[in-house]
Amino acid sequence: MSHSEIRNMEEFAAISGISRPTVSKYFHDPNSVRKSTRMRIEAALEKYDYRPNIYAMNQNRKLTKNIGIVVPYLADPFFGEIVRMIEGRCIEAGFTPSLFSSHGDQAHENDILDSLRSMKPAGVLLAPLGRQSDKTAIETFCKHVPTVLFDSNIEGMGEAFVGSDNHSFVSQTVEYLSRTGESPCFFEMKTPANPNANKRRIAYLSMMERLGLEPHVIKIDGTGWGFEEIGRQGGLKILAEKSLPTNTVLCSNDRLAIGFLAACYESGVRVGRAPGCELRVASHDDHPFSRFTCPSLTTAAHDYNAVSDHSVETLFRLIESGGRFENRTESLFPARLIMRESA
Amino acid sequence: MSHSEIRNMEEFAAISGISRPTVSKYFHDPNSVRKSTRMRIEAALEKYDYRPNIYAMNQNRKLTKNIGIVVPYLADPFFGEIVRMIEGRCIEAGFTPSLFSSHGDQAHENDILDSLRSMKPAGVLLAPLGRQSDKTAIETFCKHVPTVLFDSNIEGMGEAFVGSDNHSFVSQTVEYLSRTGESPCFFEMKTPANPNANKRRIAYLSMMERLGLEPHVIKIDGTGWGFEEIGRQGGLKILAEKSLPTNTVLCSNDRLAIGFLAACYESGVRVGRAPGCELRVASHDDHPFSRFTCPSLTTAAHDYNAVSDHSVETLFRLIESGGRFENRTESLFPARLIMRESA
DNA sequence: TAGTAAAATTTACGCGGGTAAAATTATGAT
DNA sequence: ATCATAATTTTACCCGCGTAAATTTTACTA
Repeated sequence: MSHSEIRNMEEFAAISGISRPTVSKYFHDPNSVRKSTRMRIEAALEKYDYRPNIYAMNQNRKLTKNIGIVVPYLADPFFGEIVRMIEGRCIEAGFTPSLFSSHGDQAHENDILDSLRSMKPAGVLLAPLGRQSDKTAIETFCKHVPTVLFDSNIEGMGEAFVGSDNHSFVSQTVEYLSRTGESPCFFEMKTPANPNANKRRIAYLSMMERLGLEPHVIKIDGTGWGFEEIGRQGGLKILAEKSLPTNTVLCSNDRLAIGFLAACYESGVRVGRAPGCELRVASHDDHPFSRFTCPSLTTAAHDYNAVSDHSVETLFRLIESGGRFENRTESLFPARLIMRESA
Repeated sequence: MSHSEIRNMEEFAAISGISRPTVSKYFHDPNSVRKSTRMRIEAALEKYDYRPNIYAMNQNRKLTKNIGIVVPYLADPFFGEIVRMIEGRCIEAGFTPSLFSSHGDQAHENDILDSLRSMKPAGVLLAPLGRQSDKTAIETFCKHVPTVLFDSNIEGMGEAFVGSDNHSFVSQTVEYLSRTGESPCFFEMKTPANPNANKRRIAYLSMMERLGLEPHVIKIDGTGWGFEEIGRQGGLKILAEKSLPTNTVLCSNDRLAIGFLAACYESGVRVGRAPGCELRVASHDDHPFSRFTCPSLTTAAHDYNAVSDHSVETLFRLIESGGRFENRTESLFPARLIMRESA
């Protein structure tokens, strides 16, 4: 039975027959006290379910054991997966992750950075909105809080960036598609939310040039983070116009592709590499749902594990280095081509 | 230029020429101080970007302005959407939401409840794992923290439950399907993660009985939260066996249906209500992706807005009532049938 | 313009724990 | 057993803010 009359560390220390500061040390690192002391404290913990007041603990700490994790859009399961991995690593290392989603909104992102600052986190893993981000706000934030950017790079901000190598993504898909059929046209949003999109377009163009093929970029309308619907509308329009320059479409990302595939289905266009199909569709990201599209989506996969692991490790190194690196590093991980039925 | 030499509220108060407790009042509620005072403080805030230490603020507060939000599985965009709405409402009301995902793991759920307790939140909105939840842990938690359960009910726990009326979901789909074609069989996991699944099966059985139709429940193998893959594997098996009792399949939830549709596509089974289709498929939830399946999925939609609004409002009432209600209430919102192409 | 209630501000004290420096205890070689 | 040294524990003081009670100011009535 737990007699929870214990109100504070003072009382708990008294009951376990140890001075409060020693108990305090114990809670910061159980191995920093003598074994006999540790055992007495742990015996007392069994009887009285005391836990230190985290607010009092953090009040005087220059920096806490918290780690902030910020993603741009949590309704995208891609980020759900990343978050799960990152949270796990942080907890293993004895940190307390706090999760935030900007929900695709600049003002919200800024608010998050604001409350994050008052949280005095040991460090922050920030996947910014990208084009919609308030660069000044992010820059200011990074000056005050040790920050590692991930997923979406903003030139010069944060102490490091960890993400995927967009060129690796696109070169693999373009090479594969060109080798096995007509060369691909590139399907993307006119005003992409994210700098990765620009890098992918550039990679497409340079890859096509290298292969001596004529590039075709199809830019569709739409703003915001509802990529599937944007891809669907764009797809419906293009299919109705029959304006596709080739029978192979390479989408900038899987969410657009999911919408585009829906448009194909609605328009009665058979997609796939099987005989009898009119169109091949491929994409990038290996979105959690891409294996369940109809047909299943050929795509270039992020190395989820490598990106999350390396982000977290980089942040830990940053924290140990006192919050600053000599010079900003960018770590890019290559893609892995996932061949499925759509191309 | 912001001269951020300000270290604490004392210094900030001195510089703005006001006593510290008055400044404290201001930060608690800007309208609680005289207008002239408020303007002086805000003028000072412009010059010196001081922000109160949240840890010191919360240390002495009996209950903070924090609200905990816990969902079972954040890689499911359904919860991403819900979270977005709930967070918005909390911020509007001047609370600070803290988001947690159990990631489908009991130990993780318990850890979250643990750190949530030491956070002294004003209240918690908890969507439990369901069958996998540690009932004892949740019960203990609810005794200490004002909690409203949502999405997934656990009998008697929390001060209230807000969710969807499973009977409304299933009765509408069953009625529609039976009226427009063959009566549906019910497709579900053998050991569902979530109590809603059981309620849906029961609703299916009772509805079929009421309509004088013979019920068929198909139970497929698989555990965990990868519902799409479970639905796909189950679908492939059943389609290979050709053991479907009717040409109409009603899936327990959209994520299973997404997998089932993928299995149909792979097996060459044409799905839809259009002529020439062999199979009709419908489901429940109106998952964010259900409009992008091929064919688009006929489903019963949650009233996302009503559920999130009412959850939050219930929690606010609970907080104002001092954390306890006279008796536990359960609020269930009806579904809206969304007719798309799959059935 | 005085008088008074209401609002705002200040005084004074406490909260729960961090942490440097002092005091104590354990370790181990002589 | 002794003494030096390292490892632990305790002493003592501080942090940054909340808040009840006392005081002052403001607003309003007569």
